[in-house]
Amino acid sequence: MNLAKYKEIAATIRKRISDGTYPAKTALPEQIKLAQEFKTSRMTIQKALEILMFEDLIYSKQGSGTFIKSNAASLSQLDTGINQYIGTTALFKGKSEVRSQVLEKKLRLPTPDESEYLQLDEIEAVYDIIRLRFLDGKPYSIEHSVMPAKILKNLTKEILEKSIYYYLENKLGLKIGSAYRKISADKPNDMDQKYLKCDLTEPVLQVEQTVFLQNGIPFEYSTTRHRYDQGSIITVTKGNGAPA
Amino acid sequence: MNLAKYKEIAATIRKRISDGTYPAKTALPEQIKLAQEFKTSRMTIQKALEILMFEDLIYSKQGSGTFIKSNAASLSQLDTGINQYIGTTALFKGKSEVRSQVLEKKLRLPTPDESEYLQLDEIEAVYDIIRLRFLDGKPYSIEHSVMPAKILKNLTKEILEKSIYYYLENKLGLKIGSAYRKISADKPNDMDQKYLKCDLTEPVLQVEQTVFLQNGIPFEYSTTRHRYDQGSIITVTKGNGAPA
DNA sequence: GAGTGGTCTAGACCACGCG
DNA sequence: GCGTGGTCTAGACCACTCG
Repeated sequence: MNLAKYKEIAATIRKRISDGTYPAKTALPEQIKLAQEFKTSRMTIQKALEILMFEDLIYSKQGSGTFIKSNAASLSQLDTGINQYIGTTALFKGKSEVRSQVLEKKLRLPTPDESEYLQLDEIEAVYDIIRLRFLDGKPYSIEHSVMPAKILKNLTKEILEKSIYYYLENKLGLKIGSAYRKISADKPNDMDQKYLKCDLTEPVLQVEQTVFLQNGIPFEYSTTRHRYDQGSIITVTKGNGAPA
Repeated sequence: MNLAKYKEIAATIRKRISDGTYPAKTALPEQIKLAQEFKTSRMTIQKALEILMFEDLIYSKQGSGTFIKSNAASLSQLDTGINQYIGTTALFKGKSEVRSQVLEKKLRLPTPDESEYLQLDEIEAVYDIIRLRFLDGKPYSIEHSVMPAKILKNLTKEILEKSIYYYLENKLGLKIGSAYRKISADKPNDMDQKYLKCDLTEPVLQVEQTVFLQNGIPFEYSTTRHRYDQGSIITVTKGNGAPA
């Protein structure tokens, strides 16, 4: 038993929701009953339920009970967490072949904007990288990344052709935290027309993002432009259960 | 004292982070010390810290300590919660004048796709609504919404010209839960050209979404198309602190 | 008023990171 | 080994909803 008790209880209840033992729109057994069944205290049951609330499977109303959401069964099938990065390689994993061509890789000093976004001094060098991404041999996006050299030491062409995210997490032992993104549509510019083969009526989907490590230090500011017919961004937004 | 103790403690610590009493990248006092200072138990301190972790202001490493993220000070200024709906009226509140023109409002039966997205029987009517949105008098988006009539009873033109979300929360007493969105870029179609005044080279940013109430029942399936130069979508994605 | 979830306590032991 | 956060207990009282 390597997992904490409350996590195991959450997993058990999650399973009962997905297999219909606890049907949608009905109330869960009361916390005291659950505590008795799992031979534990009510606080531990509450920690378990908290996980499922975070996963959006249940919600509780003080004075009334804890209820299973009507979309719970389908949500509980989603194996991955809510969060996805657009680290493109991971998203298409197993489905298609993804390849990257490095169009540019240089070291330079940051612009004022970049040093603000990346929390850098003006004397700290950044990598300036432009990559063209191919899905099954066809170009689908151009990614322009700026990353602090002090974090991404010894960035090689081989790494860039595979996945920077994989390198960060598995080789440097750094963990990705959160990301801030701005998504917009735009007319194709010269590079889009040249590399993504967009004509003037074919727009691009632009994702401008700053990605942070778990400790809150930014490690990437990038702008990615996708062909309009090659992909979309999917987001799941949880409501804030908090009262007004 | 209407707020729970752990929430007050969280607010106090949040304030100390934003005003620099606890500087970024340093460790917080240990949980025991905080428990002594606030004259409470360690579990209560942990509930307070949990809130700040959820807000991405701090992170903790077992055996080591609890640390303030380097981007914490700026994040703590954001007063709103992480979650925003594209309920357009709320987003522009106070900044500009938003107006809606109802292009269409009718009751009909759902298509097979819609009855799946909205979890409806094929005999349950839906409202089919098309609204054109104006910002300071200029059209910026077309919103096509499909909503179950059994939830949105007596939907009037007046409500549609203001905010459906406001009506739901304040008049019907329903709470919005989560939303699922797909964001993409597209060429302008006939309606975009007519109402948003897009020419053939001016793309649209499309947001297709299903919005759920707090109990998990879907109440809106909509497709909104924005002029490419009138707005973008901003998302903040939290990392999953969970181990691999 | 009865029954539910929400909060809180004052301890205990365990797991991990680090020197 | 020491100090940290992580988990857990067995209670207690409060706040809310509902019939």
